[in-house]
Amino acid sequence: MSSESTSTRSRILAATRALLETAGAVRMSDIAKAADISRQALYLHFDNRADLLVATVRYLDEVHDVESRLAPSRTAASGTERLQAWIEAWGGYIPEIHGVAKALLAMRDSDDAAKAAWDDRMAAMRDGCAAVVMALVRDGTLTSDMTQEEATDLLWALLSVQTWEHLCIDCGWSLERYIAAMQNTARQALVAGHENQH
Amino acid sequence: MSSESTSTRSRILAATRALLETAGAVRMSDIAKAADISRQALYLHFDNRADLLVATVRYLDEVHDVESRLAPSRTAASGTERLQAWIEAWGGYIPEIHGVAKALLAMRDSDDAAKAAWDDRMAAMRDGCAAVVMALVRDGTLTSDMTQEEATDLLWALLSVQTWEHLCIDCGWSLERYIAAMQNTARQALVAGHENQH
DNA sequence: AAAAGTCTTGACACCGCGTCAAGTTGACAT
DNA sequence: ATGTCAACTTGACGCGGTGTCAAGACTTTT
Repeated sequence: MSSESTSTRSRILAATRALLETAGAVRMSDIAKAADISRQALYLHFDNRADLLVATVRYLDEVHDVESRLAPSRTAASGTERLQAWIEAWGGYIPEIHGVAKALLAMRDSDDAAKAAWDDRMAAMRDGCAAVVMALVRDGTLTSDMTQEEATDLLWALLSVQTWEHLCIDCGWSLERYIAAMQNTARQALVAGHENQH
Repeated sequence: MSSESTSTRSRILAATRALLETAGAVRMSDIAKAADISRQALYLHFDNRADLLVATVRYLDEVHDVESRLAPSRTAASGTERLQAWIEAWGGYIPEIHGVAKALLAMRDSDDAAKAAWDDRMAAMRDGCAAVVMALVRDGTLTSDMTQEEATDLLWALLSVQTWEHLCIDCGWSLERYIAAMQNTARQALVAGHENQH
């Protein structure tokens, strides 16, 4: 079930990832060519295109170790600091998953497996947002404008891959500018009594 | 080039719109069936699928008169009021174009015409954001945290169709809650010295 | 009566995904 | 050496969807 022959399989995953990060439309035959393998061999390792994409997203989580990235956000002292750390960690992660995310996003409507894989990742991301909001609640610094759930929803939407795309791809923002803007916007929207500049 | 035979053509557009608002995957044959026409007749009126979608989005702008919706936003006294009116007008518009927007969005990667049509609409939307930010600048109430262009970018991203989808579809927010949250968030992010509750 | 415009029917090519069948290659066991 | 098994290749095919082509029917214009 596991072990052995990781060579070909991981070569496919690496090729898939690389293609998705650069090319727009990525066909199964493109991936096969890039992995230096026949198209049919892909189906020996993955049931179908969606399955391959799902595996690629898991592979990504392995490659750049997500857990260690999120550590600073979990150990931050105050809720506000935790919010800032969370946005910085997540903001730094988006560019690396963007190619795969885009492909998965495009398949969402037509493929249930792709939708499930994406929803799973988004749920994980939302958990992070919920933890941050919870920290604000514990500090008593959550704005009175919204419920705890609404605040989580808003933060989650603000930090969506699509918002990142709008700002960093369409508008040409640098990652630093994006992170700073999201930190400011989120703080002003979620933290009661905002008298901090940076 | 224009006039005559608007009957069949507009029947196609109406059918396309109706399908896009409800169904997920909409094939050319689906549209033909809904318009009570042969599939091939579609190609007598529109060059291809993308062309049809582009025409549908223009048709939408005609149907619910966009200009009159935006009037209040243009005549608002202060920049801040103009911001609020703009968000309310745009927020009310999104649900009505959402089906078409989603289809266009999905085609963006594979079809240049679809991408052009979408970018065109987004540019129009961005103009509205730019006008609002300009009004804030005239009032001297734009935050000092960002340049005029950055503020426009941020407002544009905040009001994206995708953000609306996240909150109103995925999170189940009502339109009123969405509009109120966007108004608060945008005001706190863009307006210097925010001491207004609602 | 002829011509032009609108629509229909039925075929076909193309592209991408997924499948099937038969054959090659190399490692490993005995 | 021989057999076996797994990984992989080659070449074909079906399917669904878009877009095209050709021939004809029905209506309106002139």
